[in-house]
Amino acid sequence: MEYRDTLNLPKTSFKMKANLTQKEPIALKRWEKGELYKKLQQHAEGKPSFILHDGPPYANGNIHLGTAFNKVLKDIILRSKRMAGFNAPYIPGWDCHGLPIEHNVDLELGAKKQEISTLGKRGACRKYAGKWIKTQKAQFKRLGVLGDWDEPYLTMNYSYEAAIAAEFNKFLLSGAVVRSKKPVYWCSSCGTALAEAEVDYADHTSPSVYVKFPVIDDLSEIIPELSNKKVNVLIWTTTPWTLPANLAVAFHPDFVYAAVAVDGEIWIMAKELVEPCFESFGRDDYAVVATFSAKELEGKRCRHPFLERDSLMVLANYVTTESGTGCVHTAPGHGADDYLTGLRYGLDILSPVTDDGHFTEEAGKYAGQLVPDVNRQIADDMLADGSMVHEKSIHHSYPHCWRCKKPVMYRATAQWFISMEKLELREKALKAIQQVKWTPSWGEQRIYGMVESRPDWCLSRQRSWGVPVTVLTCEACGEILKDPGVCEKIEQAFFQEGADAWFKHEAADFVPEGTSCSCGSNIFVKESDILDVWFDSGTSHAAVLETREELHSPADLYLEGSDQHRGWFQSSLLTSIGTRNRAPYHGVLTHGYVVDGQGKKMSKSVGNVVAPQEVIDKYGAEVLRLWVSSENYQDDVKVSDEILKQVSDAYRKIRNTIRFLLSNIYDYNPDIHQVAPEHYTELDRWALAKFAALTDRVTLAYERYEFHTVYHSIFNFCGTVISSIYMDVLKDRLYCSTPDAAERRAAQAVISRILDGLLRLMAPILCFTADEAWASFHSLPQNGALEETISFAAFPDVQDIKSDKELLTRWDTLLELRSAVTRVLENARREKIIGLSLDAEVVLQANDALIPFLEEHQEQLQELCIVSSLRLVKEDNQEVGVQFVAAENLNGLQIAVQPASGKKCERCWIVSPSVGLDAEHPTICARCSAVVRSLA
RNA sequence: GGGCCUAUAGCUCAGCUUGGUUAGAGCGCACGCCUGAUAAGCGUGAGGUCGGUGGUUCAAGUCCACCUAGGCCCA
Repeated sequence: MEYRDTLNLPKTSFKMKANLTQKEPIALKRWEKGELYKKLQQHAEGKPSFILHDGPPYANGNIHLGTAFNKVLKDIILRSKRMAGFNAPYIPGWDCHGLPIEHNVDLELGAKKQEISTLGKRGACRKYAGKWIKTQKAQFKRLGVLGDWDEPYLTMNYSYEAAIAAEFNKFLLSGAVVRSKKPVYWCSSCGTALAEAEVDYADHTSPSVYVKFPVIDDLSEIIPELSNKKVNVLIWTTTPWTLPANLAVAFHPDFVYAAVAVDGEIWIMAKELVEPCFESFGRDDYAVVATFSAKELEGKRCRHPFLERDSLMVLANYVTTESGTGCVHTAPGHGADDYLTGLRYGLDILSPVTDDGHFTEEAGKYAGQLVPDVNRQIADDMLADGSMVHEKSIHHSYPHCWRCKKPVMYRATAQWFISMEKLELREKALKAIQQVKWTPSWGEQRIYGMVESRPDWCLSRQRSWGVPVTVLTCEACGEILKDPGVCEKIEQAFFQEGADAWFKHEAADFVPEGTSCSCGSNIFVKESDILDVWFDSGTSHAAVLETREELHSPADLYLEGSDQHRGWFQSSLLTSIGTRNRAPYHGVLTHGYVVDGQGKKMSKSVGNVVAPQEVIDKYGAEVLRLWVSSENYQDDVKVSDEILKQVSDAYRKIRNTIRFLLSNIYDYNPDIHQVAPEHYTELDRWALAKFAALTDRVTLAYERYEFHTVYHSIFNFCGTVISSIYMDVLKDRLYCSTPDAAERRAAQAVISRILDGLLRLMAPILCFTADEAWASFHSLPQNGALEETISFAAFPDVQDIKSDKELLTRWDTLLELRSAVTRVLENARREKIIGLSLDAEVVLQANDALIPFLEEHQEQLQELCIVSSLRLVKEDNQEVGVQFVAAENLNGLQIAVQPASGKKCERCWIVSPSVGLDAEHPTICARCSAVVRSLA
């Protein structure tokens, strides 16, 4: 007789090999066809809502691992919220406007870009963005991210563009929008502003001049050595033409400056640069008469070398000692650093240059002259009057226009700003920041500091692809038209035609009949700047949260990378505070960046970039998702082959555990086989208690968005509690009992319960596998009443399982005993005394303190150790021929292992003296022969 | 250069808030067992002095300072 056929061996159609790369696309298709997202939302109707608002990725290029990480994180949160009983809709979005897209379109257009109309260009950009949205959408869906992919929000949708204009108009009408000057790259030959990306750096020869600025305030109080001396500050510049716009000289607050006696007067310069400067001047007839800190100079004044104007001495820490004199000529209208310094010291943003590069009247006697040709004359003049002490020329890298290849300048032009102070935007924003829950908590400090010190928000971009700054100004007097009727017309036009309307229509089309400027004129000019794209995405709370029926504002959560403290978190906050006086979110969660295995950032040049597609192709999206969950994202998130390999191994372990559980309940039906929990063995109750603890830990971790805790808990539970202990021990009961034996059915009930719960707990992360396993589980006869797909299921309810503390601690001791025994078993195995642990008999010799506990648990210990026999011997009761080993960590216990007596049962492999007693079944033990008889 | 953050075994994470026995887990690795979870399963073992230095303390991975490396954002 083949006794193997009388066993209840595991059976399942759930495959060990996942074949994720092939099977995931099939599952995705099934979900899509079954309109899973839509049905989930219907299912969730009436439940409390949880709104996670999607930060729109930029519609340009393939997604990278960071984007994938972010989207998966969102998906895990949303799925876990749904299973926790929330209505959690997800409306993904895309950021569609802006320079990078326009830039790429320009590249594609090539020479044609010179001729193409603004509307033509905008059309090309729209198409370009659309193409990438399609690509990225497919890539996001491939990750298993569930959402309303058919109706995402796009910042280039007409309704969204109208909303942007409407939000801007609110700011405009409120008076918070101001026009002021700010320097940008300017090409005077093309007569246009240039973006950073439109500037090419090339070698250029510039003059290099050292110029004296006479100090007019008395410094002798600070530096006594200077009393009654003619004192000058010596500056250095390579753009003499910016000197007419000079308003300050900047010093480094931490540098030591020197007063140098030369030619009977004093020159002030950084001490460190005195020698190199004079060396390049070719002179050594000087002497340092004093040194001092520049902090003393702040606020003092010197005189412009050739204009009737003073120049303020200021401090700035971008001053370096790499070149020059350590005293930096500062023209707020002609440099980025200079501009910010100007703002700090309340200086004018002076920029006396016209669009085509000629000096204005403000440049005094140089009015009408062309920049930078005027350099020569300015230098000659200064040489003649002695204010210039040295001149040479230098070669350096200098920005050039990408179109005409000519050198560009930094020039201040009128632009639009949202004032941080005018309507107390800063103050209100800072207050609101403190009301928001920031995770990790340092996020609050970070954004607070940024908002506290940020300058006014410059909304203007001199580009084509975006939503225009919808301002009309009076042609006659230049007054800004602030009229609700005009705003409404603009918004309506945008709603119907998109922001293209601004470029299609004349200004007059937006002006209701009878509207005129206070000066009486009714001719208006359209602004040509477009809005900063951060304003686009920053108004998503208005364009999306407030307009989509399933959403509401403020959202419960915004979740993006930590760079967004300066980006979207802030732009959203400011637009919402400015118009609604509240933050658009209750909570903000941040994650770190994806870096390589060494913690270095990914870069093409280093070659350490991992593409999401690579991971999907090699391991499947499921493993990528598991990786996302495994990393503590509050810090940077590492990825490497080693890490992915590890996650993939973990996946296989989890999958196999699921499979093994599944394969052992194939014949279990609770309607027929129900066993009352009172009849569960202690081992069963222990497994359930462990499962209940797992559920508590995991659901709490989901609530706290600590998914790496979920990952570790589930993985450890599978590996230790289930695989190496519970199921390993259970095999005899499951395989060898009669199918209907109460203890077997009890085990199956517990397995079923644990499997059900385990699948639910892992479903938000392992959505593909949970779905697949659930299908197998659900198709078992007993589980017809469960939700058809796990996405509709809730997290397990373990209220009824007592977390029996007494049992758990007692079992901790039992498990300690078990590992002490396995250590000795291992020794016996090494010495070839046993192979299988079932070959062994374990003898425990214990002192009186231990004996009662051991006696009470003798059977359980034998079962737990999976040995054929386990005997107890008192300490003083020496046995002959038995080799005891002192148990590690357990005082008063000695353990011996020897071959079990009897023969090995052919059916259950237990070595038993009863083998051979049954004449009909001479090769099996008494228990087995009884089972076999009952089956016959 | 500035602001914020991070640094525990090869890897992923505990421990640090409330300083106090030989710093834990799992994986990986090595070795072994099993062949009735089998491109599986089980066991045993070797790995860290907690990024570095200095300090506070009777006592520090845990508190403080500085430094180094790395990340994000500025400059």
